Amino acid sequence: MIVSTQRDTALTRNQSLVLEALADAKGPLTAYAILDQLRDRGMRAPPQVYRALDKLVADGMVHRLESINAFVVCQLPDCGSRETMIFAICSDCSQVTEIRDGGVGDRFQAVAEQAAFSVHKSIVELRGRCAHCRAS
Amino acid sequence: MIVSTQRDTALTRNQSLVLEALADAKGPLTAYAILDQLRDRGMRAPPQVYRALDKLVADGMVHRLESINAFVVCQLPDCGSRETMIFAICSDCSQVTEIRDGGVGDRFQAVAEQAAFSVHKSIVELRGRCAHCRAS
DNA sequence: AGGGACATTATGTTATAACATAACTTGTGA
DNA sequence: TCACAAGTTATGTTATAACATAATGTCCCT
Repeated sequence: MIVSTQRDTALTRNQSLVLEALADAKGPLTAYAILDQLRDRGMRAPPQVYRALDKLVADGMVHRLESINAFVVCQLPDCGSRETMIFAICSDCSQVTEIRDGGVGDRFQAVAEQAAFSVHKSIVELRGRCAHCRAS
Repeated sequence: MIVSTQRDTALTRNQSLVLEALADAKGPLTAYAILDQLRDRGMRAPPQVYRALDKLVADGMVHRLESINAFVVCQLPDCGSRETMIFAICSDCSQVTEIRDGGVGDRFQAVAEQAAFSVHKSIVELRGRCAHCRAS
């Protein structure tokens, strides 16, 4: 159930700044971390950041990680926001790997159907350790 | 009124109060909602609630719903906290259905292995509508 | 045994950190 | 002038740090 996604409108200045901050970051950032980074480029208050994030998330360019209240730039091409994605979040370094897996979405549908539940959005976040942190 | 647990020591007074509040609730409650409910029984401040919740969650008697910052009493028997559970959260009435599905956990393991990621805990929350809300 | 010293655990309390949005104002371009 | 993006102020909501006190257990000494 891929619902597409990328709106055609250009990004506003704030949206571009926020997206850039997330793209430059090594891992996920909280809204307030983004705000701090962008203060010297004119960002002054939380609503500005949250509004930009709303748009970027709606367009699927950024994902919100519910379990850590943070945001990460989308790592995969053609990532509609409604698709089932798996986020593997390293508990040590907090880096995130984004995984697309249709099978999981199908399984959710099946399981939900048993419970007479209709799924609109799936949140899947795996906490653990990435290869790099396990090695060190 | 001590409610016995899977494996652990009896609950303290605060833990019992919090568990009782969640068990009586129709759906998930936030920590502050619990606090409000229990003020007249001696609960005064957030840390008391959060500490009780920490213990109940650690013992698997209560689950935290990351995507709505709320807590719900465990609905299934023998629910070890480390097992992969799926929570179906109705966007209309906020009621939660807890689903155990080993297949999903296996799939996560397989998928994570591809990414050289070792999973310690899975968070799966489905947002959608329950049968009752769809019917009405 | 009984009592004191100490450790441990639970609780209470204050304050504040961290995350998010409501509500209103101002600017700007079609 | 209308609509909408952006700015601004204030506030709401969620969570924890830091410190103080109470309750309980346990060990040792006499």
